[in-house]
Amino acid sequence: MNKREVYAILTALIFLGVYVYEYSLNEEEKATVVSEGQVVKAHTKEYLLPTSTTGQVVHHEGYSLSYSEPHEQPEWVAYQLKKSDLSKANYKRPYFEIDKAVKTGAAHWNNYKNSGYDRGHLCPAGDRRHSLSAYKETFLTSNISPQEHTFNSGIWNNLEQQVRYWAKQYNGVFVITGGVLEEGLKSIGKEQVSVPDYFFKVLLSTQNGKTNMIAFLVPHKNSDRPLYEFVVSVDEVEKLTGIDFFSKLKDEIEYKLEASNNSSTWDFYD
DNA sequence: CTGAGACGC
DNA sequence: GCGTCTCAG
Repeated sequence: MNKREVYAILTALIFLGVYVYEYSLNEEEKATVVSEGQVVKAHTKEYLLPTSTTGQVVHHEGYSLSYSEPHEQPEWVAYQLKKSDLSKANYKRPYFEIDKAVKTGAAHWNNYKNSGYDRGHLCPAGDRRHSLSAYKETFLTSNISPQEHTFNSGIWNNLEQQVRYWAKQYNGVFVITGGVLEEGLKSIGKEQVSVPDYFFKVLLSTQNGKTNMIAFLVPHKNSDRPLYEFVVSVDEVEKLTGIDFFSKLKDEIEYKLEASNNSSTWDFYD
């Protein structure tokens, strides 16, 4: 068996696992899940967006972002991942385009060419396969960051798949992701696109009528360690990035949840 | 799934 | 620059 076949089988097993899980739910449990999803849906996009330290927030149909001109990439990308966003449609990858909505001028994809780094999606293309326009919209240079291929296709890919699993399990999650942008980072290309040393992901879901958060801080290096070892508090991500997450939630809820790094309410693959 | 690169028009 | 093809983690 060659490697391609191994990956194909692993991918098939993941889909099978999700299918079996959903099939195992009885009608009552399904109704509960739907009801939880409606709570998440009730939050408007604006309500859940983090603060911008750069002053340049751009809204697209499928996601919003805050662009950092000095680092030539977003400081965060935020979107709601609904169950209905996940489909099997297999679109052909388009070319990356400069995001014209970024007024200071988003980076050209040529900065990444022969740099040795991937054009790593922050709002993953795989999370936007519900329609061709939504899929293509993720191929904007305002939605990517330089990532090592082993990282992007390794642990970061694992995390993205874990998020898709949670989106199905909890009928939707709100996702905020980005690289930790700081001074002194290595850069690539003529426009000097920064290469982050860490990437973060902050998630919010509603389970059993309760709001839950979880945050990940992953060094920009592939790892075989399980994902739960990269769980941190939202506060820690805020401290590193200067971004304020979920500031419009009731203060007491925000304070309690963001200080916690208890991941027990999130069901991990491993 | 996540991506890159070569070649032809 | 776009389309098609091959390739790798």
